[in-house]
Amino acid sequence: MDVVFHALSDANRRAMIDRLLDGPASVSELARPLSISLPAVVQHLHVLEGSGVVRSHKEGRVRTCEIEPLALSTAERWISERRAMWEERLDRLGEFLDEQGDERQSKNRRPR
Amino acid sequence: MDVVFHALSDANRRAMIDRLLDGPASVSELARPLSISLPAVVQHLHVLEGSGVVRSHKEGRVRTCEIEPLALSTAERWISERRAMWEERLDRLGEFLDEQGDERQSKNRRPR
DNA sequence: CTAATAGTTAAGTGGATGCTTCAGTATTCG
DNA sequence: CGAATACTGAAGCATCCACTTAACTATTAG
Repeated sequence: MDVVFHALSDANRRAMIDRLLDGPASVSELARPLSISLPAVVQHLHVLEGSGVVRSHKEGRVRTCEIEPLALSTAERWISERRAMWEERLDRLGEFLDEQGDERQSKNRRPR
Repeated sequence: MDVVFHALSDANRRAMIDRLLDGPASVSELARPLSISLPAVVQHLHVLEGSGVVRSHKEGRVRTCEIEPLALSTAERWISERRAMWEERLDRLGEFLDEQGDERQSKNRRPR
């Protein structure tokens, strides 16, 4: 989990992911739009592969990279579970406040 | 965006978030289940607040922290957009392969 | 007032990160 | 073959990160 969020926490790596969403790419294709050196791109690639977000294989002298969306969905699930909990909590809070409101109302209702 | 994913990339910080999903908590309450020093917790809290995921205010000598789920949903949106793109891409690829399959099939179909 | 509680600040440390440059190694083209 | 291409590895460097300890400032309780 740590590694996935860490992988997503860098703008260059997110740009690489975005590029790969259009289809597989070589290392140099990934590097082209970025303003960093090729070795730096390779290092980012290591991070992405280490997190499981990207997969790559080498054929001849070119390494082709592509997305492995399972890791992404793991991260997505973590967040959305938390959001769901939060919303549930808000619901419970709402019910509680409603009940309180009712009680206060009946308390305030002057007993005939 | 960087800061949100970075905030989520640490297990202690995610534990703090999980604790806060049960309701507001003081700094020491956040620290109790963690095996790190209080100042370390405060530093994590700074990171969480800097990312917008957590909000806090001090009353007397106790600082109360609570979740601010907007930042979380920002991160969730980033990921789910990418997953959606990926699925769309898979669909397009599927269509393409279907077409290819049709063509090959009609090619192979012996002209009477 | 004194002591306990809750948190804050500051300084330091070891290790990771992101980046560079330079020097390789394969692979493919002419 | 020699030259261009596509990476890969290693070293170095500044900065950041997570964490610590120690000293400090409120605030509240006895």
